[in-house]
Amino acid sequence: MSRGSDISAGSRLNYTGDFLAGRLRANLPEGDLEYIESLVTQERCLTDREVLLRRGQLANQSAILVEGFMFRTMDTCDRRFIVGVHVPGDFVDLHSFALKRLDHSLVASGNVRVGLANHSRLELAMRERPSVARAMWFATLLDAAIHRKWIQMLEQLDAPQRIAHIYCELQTRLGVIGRPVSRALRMPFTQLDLADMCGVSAVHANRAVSKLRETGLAEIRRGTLYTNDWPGLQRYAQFDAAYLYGEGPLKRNESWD
Amino acid sequence: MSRGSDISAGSRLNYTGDFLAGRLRANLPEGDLEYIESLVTQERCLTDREVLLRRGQLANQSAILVEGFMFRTMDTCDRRFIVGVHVPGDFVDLHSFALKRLDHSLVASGNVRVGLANHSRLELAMRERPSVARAMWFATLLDAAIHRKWIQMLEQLDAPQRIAHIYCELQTRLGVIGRPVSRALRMPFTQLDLADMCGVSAVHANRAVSKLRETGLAEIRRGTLYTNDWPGLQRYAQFDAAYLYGEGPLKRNESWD
DNA sequence: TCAGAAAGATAACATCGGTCAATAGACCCG
DNA sequence: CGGGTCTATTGACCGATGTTATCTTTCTGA
Repeated sequence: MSRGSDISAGSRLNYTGDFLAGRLRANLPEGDLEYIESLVTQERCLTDREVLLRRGQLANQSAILVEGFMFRTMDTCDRRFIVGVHVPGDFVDLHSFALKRLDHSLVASGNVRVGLANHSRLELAMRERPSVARAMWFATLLDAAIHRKWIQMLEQLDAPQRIAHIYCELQTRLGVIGRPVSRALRMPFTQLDLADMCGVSAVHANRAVSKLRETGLAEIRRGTLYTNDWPGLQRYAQFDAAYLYGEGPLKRNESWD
Repeated sequence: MSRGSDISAGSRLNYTGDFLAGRLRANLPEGDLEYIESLVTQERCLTDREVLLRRGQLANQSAILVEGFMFRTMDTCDRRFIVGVHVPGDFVDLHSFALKRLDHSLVASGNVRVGLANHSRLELAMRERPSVARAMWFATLLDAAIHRKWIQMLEQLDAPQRIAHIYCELQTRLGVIGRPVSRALRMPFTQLDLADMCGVSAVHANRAVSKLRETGLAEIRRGTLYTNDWPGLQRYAQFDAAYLYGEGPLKRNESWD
């Protein structure tokens, strides 16, 4: 089963503030970012495919993704489905705090570092700082908005477009937390991961990757996406960043005004 | 454009408490249900396909669905996609309070009655009653869980199974708010609505409905689903109610323990 | 009661995507 | 260095789904 976990405890962890709670930053009053950071009293490292929290497990702490990427997965006997991807700065299992048991599992994609906050401290934090409670609610709302976009994506797009859309979304979300846009978007995904995100077979994911390569818009090699034409790729995927409510460094996209 | 709206204002509206805030009930401390009801100071009726709130619009009040059904839709130039369905008791646009602008539209399916609460009052309510703020956060988390299940459904199931799953989910959600389970599940959906929920063409939705009829599990006529075999239909759709966190009259499904 | 509109049903054909099988390349470990 | 495993690739075949068109049924309003 999952191995390689590494828990290092410290009463005070030192974050830069650059990406921790990245998606919350713009909505936080003065001092709240530091306050949220102070809730994180432990760190844990995971390796590729290691499970942070399994569906149905009880949790007494919640995790914020500090470095790396994670999947939300729902599994059946013979297949895994990825229903969401997370980038640094995301609270990945905040709902384990309110719902007690998760309806899905949280799995590392590549090497990952998370910060952990005890539920008892979160409980206290939400009571004594309404603005923090609000920020967490906002994070949940943004997750829901991303979920809705995935639903539309699955309803509307074919496999190559879905893959393009996923990379466009990740590129934008990484931009929000301050990662520079470059020609190469480095992701630890296999084609099977892409297949499980798109709801297609591994063989068809390979066909989709090939088709993207043929169009000349993007080339995906071992998870890393190379492109010289981000605008073209976004058009191809019918990607519109408005649903990400681009707080942070990214300009709010007012395309629906 | 949308017509037929009907705003009737009253300083005190009389709800039975049976279905209003239905999904919140089990998590509310004594008196909070009445408190939430007191936030609703207006009612509005909508007719089939009337838009309550359009993507991108600013809102200064939020709606709770009192009677009827509503869709969350995302539209492109030539097609509509339904990314969620709501039943009585659901806050349908609570996020317009926190996010200001919605990423999607809210549309009535059949005749609908909603209660309206001013954002200024909600703001006050969340500050003075943390338990109410918590309940609203919980409602958002449940929405997100339903969204995730839709993502998995779209990734995993074919069209007939998707339709079966949607009806199973609605049957369960109506059970949670106290609607009796009967042989017929009456819904104001057209086959085009089903197509837009499943991400398939109208023609294929018709094929899927035909296939369900052939299997003998269910018959759908003008939106109403008739079945004598709910367990069989749930197996066919691979439906497991656990993700709905069945508070309320419905027993919590502990199937993942 | 009738006519028009909306919803549903059906058929023919094309494309998308699943499955199976075989192969090649990349990486890991001894 | 060599074998084993994971990942990527490709081809053949088949079922699922999209598109277009036509037709029937049902609803609705004059």
